[in-house]
Amino acid sequence: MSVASRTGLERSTYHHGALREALVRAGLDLARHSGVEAIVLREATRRVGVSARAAYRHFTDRDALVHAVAQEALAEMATWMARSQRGARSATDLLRGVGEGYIAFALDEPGWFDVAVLAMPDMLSATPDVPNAPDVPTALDRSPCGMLLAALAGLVQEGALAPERLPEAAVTCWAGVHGFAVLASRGPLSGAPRAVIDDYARRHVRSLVAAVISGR
Amino acid sequence: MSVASRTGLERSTYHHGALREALVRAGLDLARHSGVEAIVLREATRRVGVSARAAYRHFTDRDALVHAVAQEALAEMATWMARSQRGARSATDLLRGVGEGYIAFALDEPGWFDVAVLAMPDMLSATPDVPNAPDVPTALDRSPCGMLLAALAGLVQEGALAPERLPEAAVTCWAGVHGFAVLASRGPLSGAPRAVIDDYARRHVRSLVAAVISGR
DNA sequence: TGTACATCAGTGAACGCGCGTTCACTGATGTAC
DNA sequence: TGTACATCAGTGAACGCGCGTTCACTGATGTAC
Repeated sequence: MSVASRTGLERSTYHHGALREALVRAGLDLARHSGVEAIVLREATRRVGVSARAAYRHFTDRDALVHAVAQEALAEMATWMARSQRGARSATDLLRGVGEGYIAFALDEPGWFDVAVLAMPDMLSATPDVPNAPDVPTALDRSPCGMLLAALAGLVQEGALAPERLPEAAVTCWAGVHGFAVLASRGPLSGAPRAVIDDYARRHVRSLVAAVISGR
Repeated sequence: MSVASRTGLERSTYHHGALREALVRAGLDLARHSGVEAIVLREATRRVGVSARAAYRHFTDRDALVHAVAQEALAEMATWMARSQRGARSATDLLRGVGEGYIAFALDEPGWFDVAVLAMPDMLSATPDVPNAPDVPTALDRSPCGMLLAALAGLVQEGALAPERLPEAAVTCWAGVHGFAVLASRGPLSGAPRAVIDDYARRHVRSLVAAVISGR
């Protein structure tokens, strides 16, 4: 009885064909419930129905697998955020969507959130010091950081935010939203009923948006 | 040759006398550089010069040791925050001290910060829904959460904050400061030079305090 | 169209590691009489 | 003041576990001629 049939994952060919992708998907499944720690290389290969050694054909070590999973989790997060931006009619709406999507993802997928943080790019290098000609928000950068910067750039275009305040506004928003997400999904707020948390989240995001717009 | 002498930690008596405290201290040393993961029960006993089994005389399992270490880290954090409040002349100053101390601790002692988070109390149960008679800030509760609430209660007394806004203000402050601390000590801001981070931190805390006072 | 052969993607058994935890035990301490 | 004995705080060897990683290997694939 082969490993594949023991695990219920039949594989007709000796060559898997898309082992790398399959391992990343297995890693996502593992991470989903308990975060980074749960990404266990051997278990991922087991689930795919392949020997442990096979993983090393596609990843130099466990860390490489973890990082590939993190990239995928980050993309999933961006998808959530885009969804919560739907119907937005202004840069303000877009910014609110960014914040609410970020928090919703952390609450509904805490394991993936845990992993996604690993793949978040260095922020200050992504933030132009003085964005002279901010682009129209596009789907170009579908990462949480890119979406935040795009929404803020939209505010600049609308004249609601002074260009030189953009970096500081980015830090304010990201910190405020990330802190809430962490406290509510794994920290000292996580004991509260979900409805209460959602209520706080909504108000928290609104006050962040207001703070950015008023140029505080 | 005894375990104690092999490790260079001489112990004159068979009975240690204060093994529990010694293990917690060893746990703090371990956590300091790499956070919770680094708290390894066996290594703690090795450092104290005692058999691994001896730890179970004082802790039911590793988790109990970790939690004891977390309590200690939290107390250390409160000490830092109190230090950064020194010379405060108003509730506003106290609040600023809370935020700056919180962030400074996370930046200078990231390992301890990582652990301290585990011991942070449930926030909403600590926040009175409507603080009818806010106490004068005392040294009674020397935990980060208690110090934040005390500073906010001071603002209420000064008339700078409506009592019914206190819970929301607490969430705003904690989330804003915690998020910055995480992003700057382990996250996407951690690549920036320390001077830049400090500058952002100062401005970030100021804008949080201003947002709370203006009742946004 | 068929065959030789390099290349690639897997196998499966084994390794060492260090952990948390448990075993039956022994040395030190303090209290009753 | 001395002795018996319960109690407490340690010992040290061992266990099983599952991990990441490496070994020498074999089965499948595709390309040159």
